[in-house]
Amino acid sequence: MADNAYNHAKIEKKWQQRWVKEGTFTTPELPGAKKSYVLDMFPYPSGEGLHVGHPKGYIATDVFSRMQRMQGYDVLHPMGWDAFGLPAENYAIKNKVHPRVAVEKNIARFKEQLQNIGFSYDWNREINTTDPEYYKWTQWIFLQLYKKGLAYESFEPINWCPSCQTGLANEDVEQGKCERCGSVVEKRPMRQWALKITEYAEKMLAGLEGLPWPKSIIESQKNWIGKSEGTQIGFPVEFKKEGAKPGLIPVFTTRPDTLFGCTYFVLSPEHLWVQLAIDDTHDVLENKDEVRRYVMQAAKKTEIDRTDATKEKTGVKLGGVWAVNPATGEKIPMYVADYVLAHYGTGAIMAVPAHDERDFEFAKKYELPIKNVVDDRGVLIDSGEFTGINAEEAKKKITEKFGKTTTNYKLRDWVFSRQRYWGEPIPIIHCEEDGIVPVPEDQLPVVLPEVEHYEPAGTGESPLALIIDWVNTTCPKCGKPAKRETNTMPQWAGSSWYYLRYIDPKNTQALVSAEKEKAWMPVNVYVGGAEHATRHLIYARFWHIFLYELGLVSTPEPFMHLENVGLILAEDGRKMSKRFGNVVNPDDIVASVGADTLRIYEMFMGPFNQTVAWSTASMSGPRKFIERLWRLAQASIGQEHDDSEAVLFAINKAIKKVTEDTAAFRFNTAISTMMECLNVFEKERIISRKSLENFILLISPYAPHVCEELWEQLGHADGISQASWPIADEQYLEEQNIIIPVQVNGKVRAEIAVTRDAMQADVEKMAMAQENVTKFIDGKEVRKIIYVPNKLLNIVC
RNA sequence: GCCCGGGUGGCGGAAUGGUAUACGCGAAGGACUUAAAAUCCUUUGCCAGCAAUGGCUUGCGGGUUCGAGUCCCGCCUCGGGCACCA
Repeated sequence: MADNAYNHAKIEKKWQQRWVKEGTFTTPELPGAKKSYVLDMFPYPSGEGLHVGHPKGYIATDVFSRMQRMQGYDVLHPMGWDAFGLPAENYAIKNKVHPRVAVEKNIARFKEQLQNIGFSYDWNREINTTDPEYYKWTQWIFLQLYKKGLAYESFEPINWCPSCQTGLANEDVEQGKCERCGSVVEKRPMRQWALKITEYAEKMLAGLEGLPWPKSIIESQKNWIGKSEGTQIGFPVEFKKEGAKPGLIPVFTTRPDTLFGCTYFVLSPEHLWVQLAIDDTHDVLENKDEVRRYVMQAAKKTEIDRTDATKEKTGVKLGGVWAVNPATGEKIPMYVADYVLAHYGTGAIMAVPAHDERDFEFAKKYELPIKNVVDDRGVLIDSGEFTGINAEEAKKKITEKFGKTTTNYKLRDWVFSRQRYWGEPIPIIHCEEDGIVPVPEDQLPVVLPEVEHYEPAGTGESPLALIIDWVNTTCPKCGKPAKRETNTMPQWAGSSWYYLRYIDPKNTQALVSAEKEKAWMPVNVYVGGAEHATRHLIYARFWHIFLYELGLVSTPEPFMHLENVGLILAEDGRKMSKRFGNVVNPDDIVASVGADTLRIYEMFMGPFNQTVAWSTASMSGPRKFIERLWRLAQASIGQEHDDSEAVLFAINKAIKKVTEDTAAFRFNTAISTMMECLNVFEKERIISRKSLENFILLISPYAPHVCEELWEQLGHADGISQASWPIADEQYLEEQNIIIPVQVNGKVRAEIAVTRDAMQADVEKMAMAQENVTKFIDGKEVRKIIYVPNKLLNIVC
């Protein structure tokens, strides 16, 4: 027996080596009749290595993949590295190494940590977004976007992180701060590349319908896209100054029914009309200097100050000019105020202080008239011909007469350039003669050049701008000297299509072979953190829909089923972080209790998508579970034994429940079912070979190493992953002798043993024979008896 | 403010409208041992009781139902997303 003690270190190493040697998890190029693409959001190989929270999602997909393979699926289950971007670059700068060197080292560490946990990844398909053979295609997709007019140079003020020294996309800003480093973001007018994601707002919204994703992610995306239907109404503008030509400024409103209550008009400081009115060539404003000062002040404010609703609203009245309420014909004052956002709607609003809190606040401060036009029943008052109509109806009628319906989105175009070194160079050449010229596709990839210093240039330009040899090139069109684009792409570029690369990782001729793409896509199950709801998952869907329209992919959506992995907190309830010194390294856990225990523990902690705190003490349960399985197997192997009814019921119930729960990502209940099953087995001391084999098969996706070992001990030459997944035998699932509760008025008073599908009359007779039942009925009239066959009996009196 | 998701023992949590507290951790007692570890057995929601048993209990207050953790209405509270978005 001593020789046969469970030695996790020895067993786990043995099987991990064998899987590699035998290529156990090599995926076929093309799947057979049943395919499944099971994908993890690939990690960012940071310098800190993995902590025990990272593998949770990977364990889940691994368990799922292993079960599906045994169920006869060809499973594509790959892993790779999202290695471009700021963290790698900042790490490299801090540690004074080249980002490439740092990334290589980090990847090696990550990979070793992952392999220690025994994942069934097909490492032949490993990808790395910083590999020129990979980012060649990232650049290629950019060129396709450019060709379709979806990539463009823009000069509008963008979010600028003063610490990271780069522009940021809207999605990279959280509450006015850089999502990476927490610095307060500034507005900076600068040249940049942007992608017209806004053109896909409607398609991305439509694609969400019926997608089997968590509700919260769908809601987040809808929120982010922020569709809002309303009305555009033009307001005439007139001047005091003789000879100045009147104009028309459109506003967007979702409350056209309140048009008669519009008592003033507001433009955002960035509004083109304002910008023109304060420039030197125009002379219509009586207080031009004052307005100019206000506009400049507003421009200096950070995004936080600009959008803080609690701050007192400010504005300046425009002198010598007024707007006309098209409904009432009244002249109303015009203001410039920074509570009106430039980038939403038309950047101008019709202010209705009676029915809008912000307008009300502003009107109070500047003593503007407040005119109520909708009463408390929602019926229009004081609104000319529309008086007496209810608001919903009035919205339509007023829109018909004074404006037109329009749709607005909160979504803004994707600022796609970064002024940093460690990213894909944007494949564009600037020629004095021909302007913007895309790099010809046969010249891709535009390789990131070697540099001495990869720190930001400090000028708001990428460090690539300093490499004169690289910047200077010739125009592909006219052959004259020209300059390369020196901005790089954001971190999200490479991850927006990586799932396609796994399908065809070595392809040098095309993004992905059409045959393979059609065979493997879409991703069947995609697992990752909920924090990607409005970044990666938005960008990837955008690119995918675009590629679908080009006919390069066969499905309109890339990811079918999506599961969010819940965070693992440290034992102290805080996030695991080097800073708090509370990080648990999976290597240590694997060394002390084994990968199988770690895997079962992480799946058993609680519902998969829920945040839970790590507990080293709680790992003893899963560890003991494996040891008990081991001992039961040692006792049972080689013995002849007939199982009791209880054992047959337990194992078949487990087969059914574990199969269902694993498929539905309810790993915690799958494991508790297996524990219950083992508890039943142990009462018998030994079990039949058949039941033992079924049980080992069931656990094998969760604890593959120990199950391989036991499978081998049972005399199987082939590995357990080649075995077939067990199917429950229904005949054992129907217990013949059942104990049901007897209730009196809904309270349990007794339990009686009945045979399966016993007649109600017989059950009633037995119930009435129970002293504790009659005691509670005594003296009362039985009014009703509810009998749920094989479940319960309830006597009402 | 708006939109999602939660609130169940000492702890993590389980429960198609049908015995609430499965499974695991922790704790207490016992067996084995010179002793410890490991293992095994027993107990473990709260209150009363020697016990049989009874009463109470799923954030709070109502409701529907023979029966509610689960469904409906109104609150409280925690977590997450969005937010001067007109």
